[in-house]
Amino acid sequence: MPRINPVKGLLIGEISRRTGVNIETVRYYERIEVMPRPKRSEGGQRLYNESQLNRLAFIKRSRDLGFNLKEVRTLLRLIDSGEMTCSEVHALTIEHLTGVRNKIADLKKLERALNDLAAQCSLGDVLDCPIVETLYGQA
Amino acid sequence: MPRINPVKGLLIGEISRRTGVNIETVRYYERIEVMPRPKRSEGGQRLYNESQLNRLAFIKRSRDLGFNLKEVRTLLRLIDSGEMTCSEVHALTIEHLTGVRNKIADLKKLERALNDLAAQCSLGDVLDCPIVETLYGQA
DNA sequence: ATAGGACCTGTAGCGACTACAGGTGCAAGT
DNA sequence: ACTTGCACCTGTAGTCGCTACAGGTCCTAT
Repeated sequence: MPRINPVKGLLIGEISRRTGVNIETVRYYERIEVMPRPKRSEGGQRLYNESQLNRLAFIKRSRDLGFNLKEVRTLLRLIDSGEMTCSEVHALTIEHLTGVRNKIADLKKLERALNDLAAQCSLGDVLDCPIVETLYGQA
Repeated sequence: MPRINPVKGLLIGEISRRTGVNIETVRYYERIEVMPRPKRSEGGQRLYNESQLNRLAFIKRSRDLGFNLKEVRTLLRLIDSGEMTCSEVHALTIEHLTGVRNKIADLKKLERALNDLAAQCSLGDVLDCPIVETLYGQA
């Protein structure tokens, strides 16, 4: 049951396993043209090469770092074009980092608000709850 | 042009303005049965009362605190049933707070990773970039 | 009477997948 | 040779929480 045929290439299950990207997602990436259409076996099964495997790994790592697919596309376009410069990639990374920092700040505000709300609570089997009162009050 | 007819009720534009919930979203909430179907004017326009306005404000505040609609539904069910206890509401709040804290922790990891990545960068007009190399490496 | 806003319904789109249904490829065991 | 059974295939629909139309009606002011 070798999923790896060294002559013909890697089956989708194998690159899925190696990268940690769900099989359905790999096919989805192909459909939205983030991954190229790989060659096929005689029976019609996808056969990937090492370079395509690396590309998928790149996408996965970028997604794990929170880059959205549009950003990933931009990075890939830069790489594919051969005209990528380090400062362009750096700029994109910093921009994304700023976004992440903003999200953290927002969530911290949320955390405090929820914490304050929870602290008001009597915790009893009471039908009347300060949390609900706070949220349900006059508009 | 009174959007508020004190006898008949509030038009959708008015409760939208007062709560900060988009008109389309108010209708969406009705469709998914988070908001009740309000009575209608003879011409078929929605007429809301104060209690419905408060309900919408509650939903909005809960959403702003990051509760998803399923959680909001749970809260509303508790409130509507008349069998809500303070400790139940508290539990839901704490559960959500935990979720928020986990998200913050995840984002902080991300922040560090992105920061490290960016720090490797030479920033030059170089075609070869440590960020890309890190991301594109062997799977 | 008409203008022009605010409202109405119904449907489709977003992002990033995920989950089917219903079929085929392919290797191993008998 | 045949069958089992998993891995693969295509295509479509569902998820969440909206948002954005298109193409129409209501209502008030002038």
